[in-house]
This record gives sequence, C-alpha cells and structure tokens, in this order.
Amino acid sequence: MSAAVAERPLRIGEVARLVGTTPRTVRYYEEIGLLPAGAARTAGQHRLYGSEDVHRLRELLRLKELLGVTLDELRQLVEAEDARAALRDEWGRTESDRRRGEILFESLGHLARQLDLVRRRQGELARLEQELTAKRRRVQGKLRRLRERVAAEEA
Amino acid sequence: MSAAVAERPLRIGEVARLVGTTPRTVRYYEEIGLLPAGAARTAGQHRLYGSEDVHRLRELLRLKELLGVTLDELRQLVEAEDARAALRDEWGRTESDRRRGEILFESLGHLARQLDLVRRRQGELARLEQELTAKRRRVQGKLRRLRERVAAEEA
DNA sequence: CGCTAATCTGACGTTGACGTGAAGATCAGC
DNA sequence: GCTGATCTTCACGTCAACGTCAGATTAGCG
Repeated sequence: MSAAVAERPLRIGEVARLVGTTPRTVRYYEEIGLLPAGAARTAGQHRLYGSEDVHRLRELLRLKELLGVTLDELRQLVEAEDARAALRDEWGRTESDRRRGEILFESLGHLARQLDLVRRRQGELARLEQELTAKRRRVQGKLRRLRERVAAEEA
Repeated sequence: MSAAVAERPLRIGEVARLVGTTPRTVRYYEEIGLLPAGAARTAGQHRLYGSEDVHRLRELLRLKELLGVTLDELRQLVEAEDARAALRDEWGRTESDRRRGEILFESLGHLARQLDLVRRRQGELARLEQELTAKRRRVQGKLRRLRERVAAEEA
C-alpha cells in the first residue's frame, strides 16, 4: 500500500520497551504461538521485529487487559489474524480467490466474536457505573443532611 | 430501614452457589481480609452469612472481573465499604457526628476512585470498539470487492 | 580487534488465586 | 441417636504467566 521504505528492524529489547513489557514476555508469547515463531533473525539468531509486530503485540496486550482473557483464549480470538497476515505476504496470486474469500470470511467471524465480547463488557461496565453513581448520590445526600443538621444544632 | 424479619442465615456452600463460586474461595477471601473474619458462626464454628454478605461478595467478584484488579487492589478499592458497614452498626449515636462525616467523606473518595477506574475502562473499550468496527468494515469491503471481481470474471 | 551491552537458549523459581485431599466435627432429618 | 451431607482447619498441589539466573554468543561502535 505504501511505506516500503525499509524501516530499521527492531530488536527484542526495543520492542518490549515500546509496548511496555519485557523481552521475556515477548519470547513467551512467541513460544505459545501468539507471535510468529519463524520470524526474522540476524545471522546470530537475534530476533528482529518490524512495526507491524509492535502493533500486533500492542493489540494483544490490550485485548488481554480489556477483555480479561487468558493467553489461550486470546490465541483463539486472534487466530484469523495470522491467516490474514500470511495472506498479505502472498497476495501475489499464489492463493486462489476461493481461499482468499474463506480467509476474509473467517476474519469476519473472529472480529464479530471480539466485538461481541467488547460490547458485553461495555454493557456490564455501564451497569456498574450506574450503580456506583447511584451509590455516590446516596452518600452525598447523607453527608449533606448530616452537615445541615450539625449547622442547625450549632445555632 | 426495613425487613428486620430475621432472614434465615446461609451457610458457606449456599452462599458459594448463589454467587457462582466455591466455598474455598469464600474462605480465601475471608483469609485475605476481603470478607470480615470475625463474622457469625454456629455453635460448632460453621460460618453463617446474611444476604448483605452475598451482595458484598457479588460486588467483589464483579469488580474483580470487570476492572481486572488483583485481590490486593480490590481490598484497597472497597476499603471504605467496611468502614461504612461498621458505621451502620453504631449509627445509634455511639460515634460522633464528626466521625460519621469523616467516614462518609472517605466513602466518597473511594467511590470516586472506583468510578474513575470504570470510566477509564469504558473509554478504552470504546476506542477498541471503534477500531474493531473499522477493521470489520475494511474486511467487509475487501470481501465484497473480491466477490464482485469473481462474479465479473465468470461472465 | 576489543569491549560492553544486548541477546540467545535452557532451566528452575515465583506469585496469585485458588483446587484438592485428609481427618475430623457438626448439622438436620428421620 | 444415627446417618449422610456439609462443614471445620491445616497442608500440600496446581496452573498460568511470567521472573530470574547461568553460561555462552552476538551486535556494533571506536
């Protein structure tokens, strides 16, 4: 699409700092299949990352945090992302249109599941917020009445 | 306020079932100070609970789930609840108005903190939802164009 | 080339939040 | 007063999600 400017590849420590985690976590995510295992390495086996990896990792951490899912559930949630990434690489006619359609269709399913989770959470949070504000109003009222009474008694 | 009908006290197993957890968890929460440790017991040391305990436990589990906090953070979050419960017991003039005011004021602070957390989460979830719907639109568009092309090629 | 910081691969340690018995005591219905 | 379900207190086990340390290797700058 654009920006084939060959960005400088990042090393694991930089990636970790960028997303606010540690190299160990990045390796762990690779180990359990949340990040691609066969990615780029230097001649000496040091891992190399691009900005899309950073983006992916950020989204993983965000989903985990906001949806409160385990890494296992997380993997299932973003499963289709991998297929789409693979697809991007070989958009050059290697895959059949049929296959491409399948992948896109599956992506839609996974996105729907994510959206469903997000909205369920939003609903629950909204209810919680209602309850908390109601409670706060009650406490505020109590406090106000208490102070009025004290003021009255001092007269 | 009302309903001093002396509800039948519940035992730990019933409470656990009511809130969808296990007796072990209830004991654990008591152990770490999330539930009062010196509560009612039968002659034979079996724990007894009332409906307000059930309510409290429900809210604890909900906060934990929705806010994604540790039990330690959770304890800090609901700290004021305990003070208010203690207050309820001695609302009968034992405590001074000054003390009561302090407790109510503290409650407000804790409620504000909870609300802050809730709203922060809501914001993040809203952003996440935006991104997911945008993504979905893109995939939908891609899929549509792909199908149109295939249909055209078949002609 | 040499040096230091960063990274590599294991492998074992840790922490939170419970699960899972064991061994006995208690509760409630008959 | 017996009996089966439920409860008690330890105490050890477990699982996910990393932390941490060791020992060797590599990156890359002067």
